[in-house]
Amino acid sequence: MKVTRAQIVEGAYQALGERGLGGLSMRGLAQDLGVQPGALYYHVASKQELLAAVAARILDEIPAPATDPRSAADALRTALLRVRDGAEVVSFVQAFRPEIVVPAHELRRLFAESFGPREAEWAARTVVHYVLGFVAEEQNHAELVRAQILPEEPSRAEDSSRAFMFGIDAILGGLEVGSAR
Amino acid sequence: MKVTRAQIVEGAYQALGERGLGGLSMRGLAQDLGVQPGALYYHVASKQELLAAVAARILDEIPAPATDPRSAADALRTALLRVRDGAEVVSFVQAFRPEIVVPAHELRRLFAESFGPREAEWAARTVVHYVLGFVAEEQNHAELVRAQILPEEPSRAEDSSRAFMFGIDAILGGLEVGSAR
DNA sequence: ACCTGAACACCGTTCAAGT
DNA sequence: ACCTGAACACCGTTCAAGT
Repeated sequence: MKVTRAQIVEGAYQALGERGLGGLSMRGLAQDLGVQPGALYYHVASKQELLAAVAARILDEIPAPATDPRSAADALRTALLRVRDGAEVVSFVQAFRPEIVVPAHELRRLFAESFGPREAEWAARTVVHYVLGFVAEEQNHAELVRAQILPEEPSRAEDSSRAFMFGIDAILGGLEVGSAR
Repeated sequence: MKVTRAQIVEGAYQALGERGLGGLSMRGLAQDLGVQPGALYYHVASKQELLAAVAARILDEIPAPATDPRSAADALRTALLRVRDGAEVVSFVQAFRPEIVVPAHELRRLFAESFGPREAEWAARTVVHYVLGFVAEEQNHAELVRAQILPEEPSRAEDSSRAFMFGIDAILGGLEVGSAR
């Protein structure tokens, strides 16, 4: 059996959607691809490196470069929600490969219009931390519902979107005030 | 050899400080305590449950109930920074035992003075997400420096505090505007 | 160039049996 | 009541050897 790096990354992305981050193992992935575990290490340096590629794949779902911070935050949330544990994977990768989190650069660029470079960086990080934290909680809740540890709440999705927007508007409002000062 | 639940929790907290979350295993902890791994499971249901107790232990370092959101956020950050990977542990636990994250209740209580219950909850979550996300990044960076993957930057600590305050002030400023509306 | 087979050094958890 | 011994079902990673 032969595999390419692209197949491994795509397989990992699929497996993430089907089994979640806790169910994503190199051995399981090898079995999905009809190959021995060791074969993966010819194409990929480590599980960490593979997760970095999966994070890039998740963020690739964002359609176009954003024109304002509010829609950048919204597009990021949407991309993260497309795959199970998406926020956790991106958070993990952000720790050691921050350059992969492209929306952070875009936010910095957008904020550079009203801030100095230092403040633009801080503002972008504030927004990214909020979005990653918010969506991680959303998805962790979903995992617990799936595991039947928590009951399902039908109105949750709509509430979540309103709560998300409440926070984003507060943050962006506060940043605007700060930049005007 | 005999162990109590309190000793296990304290041992886990110590081990976290010394080896980080990645180095904290039930087997290693058992060895530290001079006991077989299975013995731990007489006192503790699972590693998850133990981590929940460790998270409570981390948050116990917060001295007194806060009087305003800004100092609540600051006290939370300080407690998280006291132990390696503190933010990651609390984030993890928040997912399945949110009631353990006491600062979140306090923030909700403080925001209830200017918001309805729904908005107070959202406001509290916004602040908690930001603090956890910010400190997690700080500590992950520290882990990478420790592993000599990233170089040490001497001015980092002071910069971090300023960046943290920049974000907190923006969020709280934005929330104030929202509540006045 | 790419993969297999097999091993190394780990995990969390369970549970009969011992004291 | 509390612990040991031993097992079960896993991990990520490495690497000689094969094709």
